[in-house]
This record gives sequence, structure tokens and C-alpha cells, in this order.
Amino acid sequence: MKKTFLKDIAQSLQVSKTAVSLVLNNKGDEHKISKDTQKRIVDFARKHNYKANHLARGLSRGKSETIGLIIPDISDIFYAKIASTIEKQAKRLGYTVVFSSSNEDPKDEQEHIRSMLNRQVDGLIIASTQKNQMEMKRLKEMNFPFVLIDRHYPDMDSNFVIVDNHGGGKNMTQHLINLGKKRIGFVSIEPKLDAIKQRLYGYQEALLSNDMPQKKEYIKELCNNNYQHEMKRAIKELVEPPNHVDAIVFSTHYLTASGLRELKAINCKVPDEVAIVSFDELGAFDLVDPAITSITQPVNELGNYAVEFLVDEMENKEKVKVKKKILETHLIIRKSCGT
Amino acid sequence: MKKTFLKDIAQSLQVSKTAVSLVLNNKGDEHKISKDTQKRIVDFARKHNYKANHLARGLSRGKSETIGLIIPDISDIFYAKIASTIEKQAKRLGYTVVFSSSNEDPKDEQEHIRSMLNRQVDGLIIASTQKNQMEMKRLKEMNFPFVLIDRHYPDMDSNFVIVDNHGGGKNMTQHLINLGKKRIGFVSIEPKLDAIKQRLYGYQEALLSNDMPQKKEYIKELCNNNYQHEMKRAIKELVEPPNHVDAIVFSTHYLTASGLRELKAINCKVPDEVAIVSFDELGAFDLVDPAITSITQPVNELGNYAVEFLVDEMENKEKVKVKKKILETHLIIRKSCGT
DNA sequence: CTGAAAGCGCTTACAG
DNA sequence: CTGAAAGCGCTTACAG
Repeated sequence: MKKTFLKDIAQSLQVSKTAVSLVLNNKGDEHKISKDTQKRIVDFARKHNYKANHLARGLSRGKSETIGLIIPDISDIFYAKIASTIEKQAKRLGYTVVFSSSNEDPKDEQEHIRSMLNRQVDGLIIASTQKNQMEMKRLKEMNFPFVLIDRHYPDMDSNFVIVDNHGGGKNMTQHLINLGKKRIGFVSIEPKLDAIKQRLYGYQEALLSNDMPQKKEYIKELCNNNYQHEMKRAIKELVEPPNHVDAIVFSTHYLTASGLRELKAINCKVPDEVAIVSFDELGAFDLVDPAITSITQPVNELGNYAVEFLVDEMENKEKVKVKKKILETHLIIRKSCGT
Repeated sequence: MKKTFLKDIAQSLQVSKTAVSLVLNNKGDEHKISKDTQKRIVDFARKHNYKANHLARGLSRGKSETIGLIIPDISDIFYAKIASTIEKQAKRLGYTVVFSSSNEDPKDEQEHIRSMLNRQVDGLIIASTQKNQMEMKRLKEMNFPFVLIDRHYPDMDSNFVIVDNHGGGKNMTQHLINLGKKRIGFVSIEPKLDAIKQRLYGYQEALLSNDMPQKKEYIKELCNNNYQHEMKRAIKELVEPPNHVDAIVFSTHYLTASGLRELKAINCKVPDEVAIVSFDELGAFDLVDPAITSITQPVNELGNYAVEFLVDEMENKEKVKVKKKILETHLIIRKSCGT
């Protein structure tokens, strides 16, 4: 099966390449090409399974119809889900998506951004390390379409769609307070990301507005690369006297899993001795012992808005205002906080 | 910041585009371009942040340095992990990856394959629906590099890297038998996929080689789109008399999760009343109540081999023989089978 | 209504 | 050692 090119069709049908290209791009009517010719071209193309070479088309049109997705880690279920909805939505609108994982490394992230630009993606969706503000500024100056997801740069005016981390942090803490918990710990990674900071602030605000004491010792911030190791000690310090917390807020799904492992290891009963609540979920959190009360993020919405914003900007470059969206989270109550 | 093109460099430096292109592609020495000229070109390029337009380069060279990944569903943790290692490995070798989810729809899969060909990917990694043998044949005839992962076409001679599903199914069943289980059920999706069939055969072989009865009623095959609904009944029928199984083998991670939910719903104690074992895992299977004994798949190896095989074929088209690899699974013993 | 021609930004034989 | 030129496969003003 030989490959068919535009030229082949033109020659076989004794028409110009122009005509073929026009017709196949649905501009036949616009250019008043006879219905008959159009039909012949379309039929021939279909029969020979002709499809335009995207590289050539892209080069010629100055757009590739692909969008780049840069995330910390595609194997994290949260990002995997986002990637899934982004892909679906992008496909619907005629775009393919190429992805790259930054592994939270700003240098890698920058490299991927540039590499994608070379590859002539038409736009970028980025869940950034939040350490590349200069690079983002550069994109803005180039007038290059992009939208930040999950993590944004608070000082920068750009498209983004994120989640209400502050509200989520507050709600999960309030839930604990409503259940009568008095000494509520907070386990997090180092709050380098605004999203993580906001969860902490939410926690603190809930405490504050309920006139509960804020103790520095209740807050454990683990190193992102080494949290599994540090978790052991953090949990111990929280659970044992003098802190002796009766509840723990975990700021990410993997911290929850890790923390629960430690709690089990030291035979601390959840929720009887300590209640736990998780920001975001892992695969089978409803089956875990005990089923884990979690804040849930609207992944689909997030992905859909991201693509919508991006395509909007790609297709009407000049007129578009910066678009921002903050999505609400949702508390799913299960067993890990008791009743 | 204006974009720099090859032409700009050539003009600024008063050399030919040829020279610039050659030097920037590390063919300066080969073409005996003076060290001095080379240095001037490289410096200028670096200073102005020049990067070749990949579309143009691709069109000209006839390769895009991208590989296409087609999987059933990127939001499934198993494929997300594979995607992650494939991306890492591909990047190391200078390739970008574009992905598409088929959602188990053969038509979609075919469309994605063709769309990727139009986009001029250099090779394809496919976890196929296994209903597109014709399309795969077509790829072979075109001499287009591709490797099948996770699912292969048993009747077709092509590159693949899969997992020993038969062995896995056998081991997990044998584990149950070793623990003294007598009536072992098997819950699966419809065995349209060879991988799923093999797991069943493995189960059957374990039974056979231990002189245990094979009962048709012990085997439940659910419809892939509707398994959550059908699970309720399947579990009931297995657990209640007359079948009254004392163990269940689940052939996929999501079936395990779903089945366990039903078992809990009808208050059937695991592992005391019925032991369960899972082929493949979900995020927190070690934390589930009870922690789930599972067959684990070597995702990283799988991804690495896939890329290795593919790149091998892409870069030495003619000489390469078909490469096949079957990876061993691993049984992780936890609590769900008792002791 | 239709075609010849230029152009997208590269790479690479080919000729000196 | 180096450059002019053709070519990759399309798209699209432009001219009739």
C-alpha cells in the first residue's frame, strides 16, 4: 500500500494541487469549486486513504494542532486523571496532546517548555513547579497561549484553573472540630507550593474561627523527597504526649497513605485514638481500614476548563482576557473521623 | 524577544545556512568546517537561544522524533505508570511522546493509529483492544515500527512485551490452594483479551494439577462496561450455597476493589469466610481492610523494554528481528488470604 | 471557477 | 572547506 500525496491526487484527477487542498480542507464551496470536481476529489481521497501530512501542514499553516501538557508526574493518579480529561476534551476539538513530566524539577520543567515550543505546540497546559515565574513571564511576553492548572503563580496575571485549597483545608478541619476534636495535627510537605500553603491557611483559619489553640508543634512539614522516612517520627511526635493529638489533617493523598501506614505500625487506632482526614484521594480510599474521609477535587472540571481556556486563547489570540477559575472541592465523609 | 531562525544566524555571521545547519547538528567536523566558524555559530545560536523548528526539521528529515502511545485509558493507574516510564525512557533517547486513549473501542483505536501516522510519529507503542489485527497487519506491511504492550495478538508475529498472565493466574491460585482453600471462585471480565484468558487458564491449571474439581459455577465473567452492577449478583452466587466458595481470584485490580465492596456490603468477612487475591493492584491495596494479597506486574521493565524494542527498530529498520518478551509477575502476600 | 508559484524553516546531496 | 539549490508536503495569496 503506497502512500498517497496531494500531488498524486492532483495528477490522477488532472486538477491542481490547490484545488485538492482547498476541497479537502472544506474550502471548496468558498472557492466555488464545482460540486463535481469536489466530489471526485473527496472520493478519490477517501478511496486512497489520503491524509495530509501534519508536519507539512503545520509548517505551512504555522500551527501544529497539538497542545503540550506539562505536569509533575503522570503516574500520580491525580494528574493521570487530569491528563485523561484533557486528552478527551482536546481530541474533541481536534488537538493531540504531548506530555512531559517535570518530576518537580524546575530545570526540567523549563527544558520541557522550551522543547515543546520548538516542537511548535500551539499552546501549553502546565501544572508548574511554581519555581519558573521568569519562564512563564517569557511565555506571556511572547504572547504564547498557556494555562496554569492545579498550581498558579499568585503574583502573575495569567490564565489558570485551580482548586479552592483554602476552602478545602478549612472544611476538612471544621469537620474534625464539629466532631469534637480538640488537638488537631497537620501533616504536610514543605509548603513551597501555594496550593499547599493554602491548605495550611485553611486549617489555621478553621482553628482560629473556633477559638482553638494554634500550636506550632501540631504542624509537621516533611521534605517532599523524603517524606516516607520522616513520617515515622512526625506521627510519633504528634500522637504521643505531650502533643497527643486526637486528629490529623493530611494535606495530600500520598501523605495520608504513608501516615496511615505509620499509625498502623505503631498500633494507633483510627479513628478511635486519632481521627484522620485526607486532602485528595488514592485509588481505594473507600476500602481502606478505616475508609478515609477525604476532600475530593473536581478533576474533570479542571481539565475541561483548562482546555476550554486554552483553545479559546489559541483561536482568538488578541481579543481574549485572562481567564481564572477556582473550583470548589468536596468533602466525602467516610469512617476515618469516627462519628 | 524575536524568534531566531537559521537564516538569521547565517546572515548575521555571513555564512551559509548549510554551514549553520551542519554545525548545529554536530556535523561540523565531519564536513571540515573550521573550528573558528563552528565556535562563532554555536555561540551565536546559544546567545540567541536558537532551536530548530521541529516541524521543519521533521518534514525535511522524514522523521519527527516522536513516538505515539496508544492505551486503553491513561487514568488507569497501571497504564499511567507505564506511560510514565515510557516517557522517561523516550526522553532519554531524544523522543517526545504523544498519547491517546482508546477506551477499549477498536474503532477509536484504529483512528488514533492513523491519526498518529499522519502526524508522522516515528513509531508506535500500543496496548491494543486486540480487535484490530488487520490494522496491525497493515502496520507490519508498511514496515512501520511498533511494539505491542500488555496485550498482544497471539497469531501475529510482531514485537511485544507482555506479562506472564498464565503464570500469574496459576501462582495466585496455587497460593490459595496451599492455604487449604477448597472451593475457589474466579471473577473476571469477559475473556475477550488474551491476557484475561491466560489468567483464567492459569487458574484452571492450578486447580487441575492439584486434582481439584473445576466447576463452571465458580467462574463469573462480567461485562466490562457493567461490571459494577453485575458484581453484586456474582458475589452473592459465589458466596452463598450451593457454591459457597471459600476463596475468590479476581483477574483485575478494579474487579478486586468492586468485589471487596460487595463482600463488605453483604457483611462477608475476608479472609475468614472467603479469602481473596487480586491480579494487579490499586493505589492503597496495602492499607485496605484486609490488606490485599496481589499479583504485581513489572511496569517499569515493561515500559523500558517497549521503548528499547521500538527505538531499536526505528533506528535500524532493516536488520532487526521481531522481539518478544514475557515478563514475570510477582506475588505479594498480605492479609486477604489469611494465614 | 482554477492554476502556477511562493513560502513555511529546515536538511542535505551536489558542485566547486 | 563552503555555498547555491533542491526538496520535504503542504497551504494560500495572487492572478487570471
